[in-house]
Amino acid sequence: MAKGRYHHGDLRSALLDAAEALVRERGADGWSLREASARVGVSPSAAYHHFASRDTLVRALSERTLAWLGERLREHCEHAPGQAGDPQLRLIALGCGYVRWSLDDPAVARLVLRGGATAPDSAISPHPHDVLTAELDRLAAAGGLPEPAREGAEFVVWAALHGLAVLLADGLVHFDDPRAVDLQTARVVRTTLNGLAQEASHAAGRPAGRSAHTERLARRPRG
Amino acid sequence: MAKGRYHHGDLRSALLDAAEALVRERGADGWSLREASARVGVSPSAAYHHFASRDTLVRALSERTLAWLGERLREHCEHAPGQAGDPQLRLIALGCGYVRWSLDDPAVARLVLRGGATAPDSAISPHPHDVLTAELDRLAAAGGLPEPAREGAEFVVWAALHGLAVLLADGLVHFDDPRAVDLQTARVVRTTLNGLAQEASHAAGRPAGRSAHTERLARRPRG
DNA sequence: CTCCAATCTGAACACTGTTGAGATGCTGGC
DNA sequence: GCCAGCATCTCAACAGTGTTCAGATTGGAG
Repeated sequence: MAKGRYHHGDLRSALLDAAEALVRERGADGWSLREASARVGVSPSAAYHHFASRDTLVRALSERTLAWLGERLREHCEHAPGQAGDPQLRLIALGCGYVRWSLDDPAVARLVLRGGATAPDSAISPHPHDVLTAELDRLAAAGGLPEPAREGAEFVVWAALHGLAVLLADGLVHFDDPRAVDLQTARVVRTTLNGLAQEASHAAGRPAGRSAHTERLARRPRG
Repeated sequence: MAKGRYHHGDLRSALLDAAEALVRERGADGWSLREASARVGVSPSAAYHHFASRDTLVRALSERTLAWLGERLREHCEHAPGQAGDPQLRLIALGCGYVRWSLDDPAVARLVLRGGATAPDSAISPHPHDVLTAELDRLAAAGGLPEPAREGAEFVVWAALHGLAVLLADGLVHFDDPRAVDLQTARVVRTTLNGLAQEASHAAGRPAGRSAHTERLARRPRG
């Protein structure tokens, strides 16, 4: 449809779609701007009226994907099992959503996760990181995470989850049974949360490293 | 030196050195095979007598770097503070070494860490992952990690550490004070180990997800 | 000294991201 | 209806890329 039209209509998102498909077919790096343009039926230079460079295209795709993922993770939390939204189960659901995504769509996940700093001014909403922060707040409010352990906790949990997702997307780790992924993810989340809680109870007796020193989360300067 | 010689001597490692330098100067992707060849003073096609493709060069550099890192991490463990080699302090030292490296040499770290599966037949020795495994064994032997939690524990710790390193190398997270990095790393390691230990004590009462389900670590098929 | 295998060169191929000058077609004012 | 203006797209070109291959150059074994 819209064949032969000189003006495409919505070339910008058509290019994003084509790039996304190409990433899935040929891997995060196995495609070119020219190819995406050709697939949409447009000359290579047309793309430059919508993206300053190939890299800009990639970043735009990353941001679109991250926003979509954030939305989905939020839903995952809502539909978590357990009675009356147990905060820990919600967090496990979040973790499983994140890790599952990196496994179900590994090529796109690689592109997005490596992506280096997403443009600092980008307003990804809701950013997956924000969803995590909100869930940790909920857990803390429910008494599941002692106050002294709350500060910087998102950093610890995020690192563990991110590490898991990256290892899986990069194929450095592999599970034969897909259900094992959920179990392992749940284990990582539970372990991390338990560790954070226990750390707090030991805090008084420990001389150093008692509180978080996260100074700036570059991705979320406004947070 | 060795100017004008038709035969270079050790072109292979000279190319690796040039590539490493270029990665540091221009980022993980901001260089070309041709550039590396030119810097060594050799025609582009000469490189193809030592590496099947540019990608092979990159992988070789990754492997060389990983082996170097493994060695260094091992030393880090040996020189850990604390009396008589406290296993937990050794693990913290390992973690700090890993994370510190990704921060001190971020461009190379990005190249290596993203790297996708390193060639399955590659004999990186000692692989950082093996060093971690050995340290966890030592901790378990010293009674610092209950038996039921030992299985698959390297996977949990590795994910957390890897996540931390990746976040820092990618610049998604930033610390103004370099000493804060060590504190955060120590916190992540301690949290993870504590969580693993506690998980074991709860294990009897929990219905599911009691034991690890790591089925295959793709990187270390022999492990 | 001679020959061989390893090593490197030179020129070419198809392809890439990117640019700038010009063609095309939609849109709003007359 | 028509025409100007403008965003959008095309065409042709540039420099640079990874990669290949026939042939030149060499150090070392016989």
